[in-house]
Amino acid sequence: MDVVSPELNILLPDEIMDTEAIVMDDDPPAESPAASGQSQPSDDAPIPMETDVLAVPEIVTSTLTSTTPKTTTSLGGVSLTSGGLQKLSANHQIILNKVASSPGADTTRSPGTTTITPGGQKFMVTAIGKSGQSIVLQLPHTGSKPGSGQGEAKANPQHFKVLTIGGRTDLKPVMVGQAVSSASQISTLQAQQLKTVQIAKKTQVSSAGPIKFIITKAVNNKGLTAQTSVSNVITGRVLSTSSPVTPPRTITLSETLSSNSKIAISPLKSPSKLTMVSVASQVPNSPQKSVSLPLNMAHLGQQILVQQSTATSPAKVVSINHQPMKPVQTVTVGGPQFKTIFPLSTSSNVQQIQVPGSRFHYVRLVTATTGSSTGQAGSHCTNSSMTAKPMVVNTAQVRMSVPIIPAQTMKQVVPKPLTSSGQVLTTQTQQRLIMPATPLPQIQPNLTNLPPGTMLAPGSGNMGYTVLPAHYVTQLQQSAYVTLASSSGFPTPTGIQTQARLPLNGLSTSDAASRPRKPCNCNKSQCLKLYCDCFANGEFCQSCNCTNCFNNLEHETERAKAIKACLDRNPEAFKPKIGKGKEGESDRRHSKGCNCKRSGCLKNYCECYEAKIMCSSTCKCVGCKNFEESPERKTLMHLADAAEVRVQQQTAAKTKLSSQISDLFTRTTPAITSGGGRMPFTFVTKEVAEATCECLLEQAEQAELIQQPQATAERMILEEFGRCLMRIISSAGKTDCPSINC
DNA sequence: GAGTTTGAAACT
DNA sequence: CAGTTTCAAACTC
Repeated sequence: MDVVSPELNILLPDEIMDTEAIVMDDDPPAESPAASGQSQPSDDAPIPMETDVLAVPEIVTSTLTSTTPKTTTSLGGVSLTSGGLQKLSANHQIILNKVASSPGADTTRSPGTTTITPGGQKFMVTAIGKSGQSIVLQLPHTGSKPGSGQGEAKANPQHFKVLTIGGRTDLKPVMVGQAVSSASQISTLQAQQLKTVQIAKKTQVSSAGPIKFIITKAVNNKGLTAQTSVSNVITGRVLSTSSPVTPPRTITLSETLSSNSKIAISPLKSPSKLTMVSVASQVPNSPQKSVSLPLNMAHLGQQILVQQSTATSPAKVVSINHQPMKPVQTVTVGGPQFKTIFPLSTSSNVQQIQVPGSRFHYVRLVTATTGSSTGQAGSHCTNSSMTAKPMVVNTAQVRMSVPIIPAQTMKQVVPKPLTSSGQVLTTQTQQRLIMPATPLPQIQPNLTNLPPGTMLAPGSGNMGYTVLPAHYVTQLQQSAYVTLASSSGFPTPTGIQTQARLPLNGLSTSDAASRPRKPCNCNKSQCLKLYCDCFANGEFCQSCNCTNCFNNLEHETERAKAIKACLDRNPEAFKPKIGKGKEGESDRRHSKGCNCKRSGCLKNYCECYEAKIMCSSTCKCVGCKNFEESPERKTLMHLADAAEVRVQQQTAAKTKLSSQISDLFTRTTPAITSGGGRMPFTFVTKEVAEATCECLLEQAEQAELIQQPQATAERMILEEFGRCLMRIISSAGKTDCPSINC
């Protein structure tokens, strides 16, 4: 089973990739108690997760044992017991059930079974859960890669998927090699690739507190190397290639304790890389509830795709055991085999999680209701294609963190405290479509008021999915923000802000958040065509000048259809056109290349030039001048540089002038108030001017009386004026109302 | 601000 | 796949 695409896992942030508590089991057959028993060197695995701090993280291996399925960990004075790992070889399920499972737990499954997929894939599941909690990893047979049969599992290099579920309270950088090393102690295979899927449940002092599940690593059942994985990540395509005979893979995480749970799921990219996450929160002593989420999160372009579970293309299902199981409507996006969905529970919130240094945006789906809604599965829409795949959305509080876009230009936002009960605009449990995200999501102020769960706004019609631009998630995040490093439960505002204000990708929160996005001016496309930059970037139109805009939540259905149409035409329509190579590097090129004819590729008409990259061999441009040695390009660049320098100089000059003016006022203000050295307008009052004029007229009259020549008279007047000025100046600093006496 | 140019997207 | 049309951004005046 591929929980997370290995390619993308490589790019996952260390915070997520970190797995201090990793259980490795080379090839523990489910039927081999001895092997499983060998693979549990430690029973307690307090997995440091996020903000919590654990002194000594330990590896929990008891989940792989069939004889002693119980795993107990103590964190913060809270003892957690993880159930045994159960395997359903028929459908390749891995079930982690606590010994003290809840009454609703599946008792038909023998605890303590390890998990090995037929394709040789393994799930390393560490569980530090609460009593009664069950975790089910259900793996499809898609792994049925050639030569990946179960019988060959030991002979071939295998990919391990380590799923850690525990009370890790702090995410510390842990090298994968460490995990491998730890695994080697209990593993007989040394050449296995290790990918970790971490579901870290955060222990809480209070049993009702939130629990976080983070799945960070997935195993590549193709045995892809890290290098190949990276390349696939760049391609950004996620294709689900589940064979018709491949049974669905499901991961079911059941939490007996009602609490917040979040899951960080790295996107999937490669075919047959499927992400299924099921998280169910359950109230103690309540019937076990589960949520089955056919969640195939793929990184398609900038999308999260969920493969539809059909007879011909088995879906990889994130299922949370729920009673009763109900089918869930899905929406096919990007081809018949793909479903772009984002299943949400009845009352869910979407929160964007930003991890410093991460190239991904993480979206956390959070049920709005903190309390457990026992037996409340919400409404479920039935899709003919999904009838065979029952899906029950947990109404309990569940959090899922899903990286949805590459954070090439990751934006940070200042989060706001998450309310414990987010506003939910929809009352139906519907799968939602996470739509193409934008490389640079913008915060749209007019949506910042949307409370948590707004992404579930009505208007989806019969479509069970919400098209959710990443920027919109960001917007939601402003209202409801949960950080990966947040402590258990809803994070406190202080903690949130501290987390959010961390510089990210060189962008401060304010910088990234304040960056305006150019509004579109679409008129005829309804902003539902790729003509519209907003739509093409996976953003809602906000503060645009468009007319008849359908690129908003109010037209969710139309928008979803438009997205589907675009993906039908071009599955990579929402994929970034510019490669992810670092700026200035040769690999940063236009994916399709331009087709310029007249602009010489030296105007913004050219997408290459607009992206500040040079045209490449993929371009079909005519008369291209946008190449390295192009004199025109160099000239243009020089002009641009010169212009930039000019602008900078002008800016500096303006700044300096403003500073000087400000300084002048600063220095003169005290004089004004004190009366000494006041500005002229403060003491050359009307009265003073009139007095001065009278003095001058008086002087003129005297000159006439003594019959002085005009020149002498003028001189006398000027001299008098000089005396007046001297008196004005001398009196300015003495009294508020200087007197002028001739 | 109106009109033109341009090239990507959409369409046939 | 190629040619044409549509569209909105870029550009010019």
